[in-house]
Amino acid sequence: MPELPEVETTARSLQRSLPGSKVIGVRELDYAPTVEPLSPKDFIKAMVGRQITSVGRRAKYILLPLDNDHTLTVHLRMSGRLFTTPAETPADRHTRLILDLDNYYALHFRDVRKFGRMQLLTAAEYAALDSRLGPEPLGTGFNSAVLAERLQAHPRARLKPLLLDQQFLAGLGNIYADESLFRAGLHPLRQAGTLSMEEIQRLRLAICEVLSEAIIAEGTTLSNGVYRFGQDQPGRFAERLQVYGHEGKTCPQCGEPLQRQIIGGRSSHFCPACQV
DNA sequence: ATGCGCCTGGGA
DNA sequence: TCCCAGGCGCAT
Repeated sequence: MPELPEVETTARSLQRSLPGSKVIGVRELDYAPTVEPLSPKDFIKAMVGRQITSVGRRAKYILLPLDNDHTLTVHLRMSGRLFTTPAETPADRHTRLILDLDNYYALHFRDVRKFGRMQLLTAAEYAALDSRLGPEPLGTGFNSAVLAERLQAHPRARLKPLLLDQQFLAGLGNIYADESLFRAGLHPLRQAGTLSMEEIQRLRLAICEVLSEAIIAEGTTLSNGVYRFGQDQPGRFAERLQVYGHEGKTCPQCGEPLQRQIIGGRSSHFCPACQV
């Protein structure tokens, strides 16, 4: 599913065709919740004629700043895809929205499960969103002191749900949270307040390394094939996963069978021997 | 802290 | 046919 590396890869794939383009039309907007709280009509009225000035990412949001100080934010949720095509490429049954551009490209938002959202935010609304999100794990401000401070703020919380909390840290989802905890040798049920400084440093490093490697591999495309970027390309990180989806297989570290357990309502994959 | 709803396709 | 996948907001 799209987590930070997949969203980053998707944003990068738009870098060539989007900046500087002007929206000349909106099509295929037949599922109104996609652009809530605006109505499709108001969304179209607000978008047509606007120029997309750049492409960015914050947490799991793709950011498309416009020339009027508004920002179009795109959240792919579970099954969304965002890509540009030559202007005449037809929609399919899962296309939720097409922005026609003045450079003979079109921006397609395709989303099988309809959870994804495109929101047009004022500068103040975007600032409010930004302030609700935790630090960027690959940003310069994220170091072990910051992580330690944030862990101390929730001493009784279990690590796994904490890593999934976007207010705690931005961008991790189920796959990379499990992989980070495995690399750090930390059990998903460990309470945040019990970590030593050395363990905190290990966790920070594990998170940064997993995310960086996954970005280089252009994300994780599982066998269900949901996530793809650009012109339908899969990411290559699935083969590098060490625990996610590997229940019952042997731990790559110690050979013990890997376990799966529901924690905080989500399946968690870990090695009961290596992760303490 | 936990559970549900939002959705759909794919697998058991 | 049922159930599961899970990001996120919301209710309990």
